[in-house]
Amino acid sequence: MSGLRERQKADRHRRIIDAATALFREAGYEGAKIEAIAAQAEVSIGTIYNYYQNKGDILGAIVAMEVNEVLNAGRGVVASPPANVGDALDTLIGIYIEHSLNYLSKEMWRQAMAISTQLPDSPFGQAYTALDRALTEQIRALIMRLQEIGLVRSDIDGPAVGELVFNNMNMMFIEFVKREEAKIPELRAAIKRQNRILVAAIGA
Amino acid sequence: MSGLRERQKADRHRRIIDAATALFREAGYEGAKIEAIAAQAEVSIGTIYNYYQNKGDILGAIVAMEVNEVLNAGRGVVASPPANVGDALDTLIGIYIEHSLNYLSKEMWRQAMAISTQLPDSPFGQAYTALDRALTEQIRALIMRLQEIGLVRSDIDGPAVGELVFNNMNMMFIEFVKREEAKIPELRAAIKRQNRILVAAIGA
DNA sequence: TTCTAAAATTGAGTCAATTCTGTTTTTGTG
DNA sequence: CACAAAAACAGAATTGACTCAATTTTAGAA
Repeated sequence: MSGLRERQKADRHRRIIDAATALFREAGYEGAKIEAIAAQAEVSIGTIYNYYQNKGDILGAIVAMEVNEVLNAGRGVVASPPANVGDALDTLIGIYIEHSLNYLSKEMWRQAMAISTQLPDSPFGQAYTALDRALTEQIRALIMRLQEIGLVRSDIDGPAVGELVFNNMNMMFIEFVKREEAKIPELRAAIKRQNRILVAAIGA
Repeated sequence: MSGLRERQKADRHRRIIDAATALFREAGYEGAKIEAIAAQAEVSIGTIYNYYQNKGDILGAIVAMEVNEVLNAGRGVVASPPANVGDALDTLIGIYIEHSLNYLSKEMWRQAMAISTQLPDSPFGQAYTALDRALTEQIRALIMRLQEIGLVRSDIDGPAVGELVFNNMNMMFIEFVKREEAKIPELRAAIKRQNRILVAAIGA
């Protein structure tokens, strides 16, 4: 296999994503017309819809790359976390937040989040939910790791704590991308303050 | 004042909202065409856009009614909360959740949430953010009330706890409306489990 | 009552996402 | 090297939210 067709297909995928990434960043999600993406990718409109169900799915593919990168970076922290519960959480969350605007603008995040709630059953909606779950799992894994090390009391309901931390962080991040003027350091500080409550509750 | 013009205006507002509520519930948000809403409300398309900036704002007006009702119902709990931190939180959150599907279907909630992140600066976006803030404030007020009564330790960072509780609940609610098959009792149980961590941390 | 300016209404027109149908390209077979 | 079936492509047509210039209605003054 891996014939001409396969290669052309992969190439077209890449061209579409490249064109869309550039145009989303330049003109914003709404401003990037499908027609323009098609022109820049040198395919027809019909072809784009052959590869992606709708405009949102194109954004979805870009978001997934970003989040997977973040998940990867997070693995290191879970493997060998800072020797202190507060720092461990702050480090992991820091990685998520600091990476978040590398490829995606706030506007792109807003659109991605909106689409994922609007169409939870579309390919993108499901993928986004899976990514959220993966992030929750990673935070849970960190808590469990800290329990093993003895930094977190062993009688604590780890999964529940993980969900609390993720849900709070995610909601704060949503509010963050909704306000164009919001800054990363303030976001981190606010989350840290909230997490202090939890750290006090679960620390050994 | 209160001349003919005022009365007609109020009447048209009501007719549009009534028509939209009915059609949103029957056909879903996307399925309810502006043309159909206009026809049912016996106004023209242009008139609808004279009253609301966009389709989302119509939904926004309906959501605002719902949330305000919930906020009202919550006031009673804050005024005289159950004599136990866990129950107090559960009662307030219970009111929010149990009321939530009175007027709005899950699909309508999904759309409303999506629009509020997509267009945070539109009239609806801002209104929705304000409603979220009001709910957060109410939870904070409950925590403070419990501190006064002596059920919550006075050295606790009340605002931070309020935010944690609201953010977690809200995120859980978002996931709830995203899954059509999700049930209210399970949602409440999951939130209760998560809140137990916090209750243990802040109880006097 | 009559008239005028302001406010509101109207619906045909615009714009952009998505769909649909006919055409082209690729693949595998004889 | 044909050829038929399958896959992919192209872009014109459709659809539905939203705009805007023309028309109608109302309020208030003379």
